[in-house]
Amino acid sequence: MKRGNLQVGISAIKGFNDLLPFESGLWQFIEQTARKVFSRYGFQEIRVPVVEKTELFCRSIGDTTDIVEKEMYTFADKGGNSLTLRPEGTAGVVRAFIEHKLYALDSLTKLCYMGPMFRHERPQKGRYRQFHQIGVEAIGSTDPMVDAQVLHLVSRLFQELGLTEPSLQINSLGCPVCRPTYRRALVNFLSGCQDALCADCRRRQATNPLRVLDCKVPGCILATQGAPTISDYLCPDCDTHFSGVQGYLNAADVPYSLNSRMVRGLDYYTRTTFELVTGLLGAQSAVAAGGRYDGLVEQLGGPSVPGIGFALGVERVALLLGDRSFEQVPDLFVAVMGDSARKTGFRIMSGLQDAGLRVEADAEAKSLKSQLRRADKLKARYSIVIGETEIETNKVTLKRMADGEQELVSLEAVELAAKITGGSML
RNA sequence: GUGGCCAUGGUGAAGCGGUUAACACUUACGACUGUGACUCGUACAUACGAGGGUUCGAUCCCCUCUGGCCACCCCA
Repeated sequence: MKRGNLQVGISAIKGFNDLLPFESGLWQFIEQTARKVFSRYGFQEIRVPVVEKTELFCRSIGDTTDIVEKEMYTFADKGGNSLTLRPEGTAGVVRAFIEHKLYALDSLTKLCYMGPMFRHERPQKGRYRQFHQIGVEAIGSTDPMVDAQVLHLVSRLFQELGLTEPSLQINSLGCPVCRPTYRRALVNFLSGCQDALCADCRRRQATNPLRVLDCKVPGCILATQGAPTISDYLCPDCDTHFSGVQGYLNAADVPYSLNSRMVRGLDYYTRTTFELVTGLLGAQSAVAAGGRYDGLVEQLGGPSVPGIGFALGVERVALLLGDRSFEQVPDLFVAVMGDSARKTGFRIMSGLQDAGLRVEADAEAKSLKSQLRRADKLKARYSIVIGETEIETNKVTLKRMADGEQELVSLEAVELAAKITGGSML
């Protein structure tokens, strides 16, 4: 089947990928590690729809963000409602939190989720139109300890994934009280050095001035060297909160660095924001990111409840983890010769599978050689050959594939299982 | 949405305006008719992304389209 030739076959759409058998083990490792770590912190899984009313995302993410303006998969359903494929996870989780009044159950709700997100962007390394996020949301408290707990969790999760390279960077974006002041100061500063800025940044100056601090153009980095820093403009509450977070991080030896130029793309972020950044993924440096969203729940029609969360990009983590192999090899391969042996072999195989062993056989009646060749290819730990002799004597040779050592054992599932799992062979 | 690079079999890849599209791997079968790995043999692209053009002739030249990769914007 050739791609791009509709007459020959249909291919997946741009930016939508298949996860093939030889890579799914890696994803399962990521997901299992996340579940394991999350449960230690008391986060429970929530599963929300992949499609929501468009309005939910407009109101949460922000009408003027790139995500809402040009990246959403939006369509009308048959009833004329405007729906969209979720571009991120927090909005839907918060919607469910409000809709089911989870705030009435506990003062702090800790949720986690994993699943596909959709953004109509041009695909590139580490960026796809359907991508997957694993995230958590802790809703109900402004206490800096909650921030620190989420950050500790993130840091721990990456450790357990075996990734030490991505480094944790944190910042505080302030709140609706102090951010406007800072923004004004920044705009003021930028208008003084307009000529030194790139075209994009001159545009950003009006649309999203904080973004200028994040520009990669050397001229802009130089020009904004003396720009006002958000930390100098935090109101007393935000300042106390941010130093509180750092105090907890220090107390628990969570490694991090301050990045006062870090900006987040979604409108709902307040105060603590953070990213796990890496230099190994080309332009996609953020492997995980998140922050506090103290006004979001109320903004979406819920009670005035603060929250904080983060999400990691599964594809990006998978890229960092690389070619690590997670293949599952069979414990035993059953080769057979002759029709009656096929039945016996099937009986043995089934019995061992019932006992919890991974057992393979060749589905087709092939030569013994090709059956064993398959055993080798599958990297089976042991193999047996069942023929007339074995059936007559009720004994079979159990062969350890790694070194060819053999032992005669009785042709019964229980005995074979004991030999294989016990590892007591020879 | 914008830009750069690219497009040969299941995979990695050579190749030249003109009838064998190299090599390697993978896969299948066999040499070993009751024992895998090593070795050896055989088989596997009417076909070089699609469409059009130039030419006596194009996989190799030109155009369009489609697709891929990477980057910008933005983001996990």
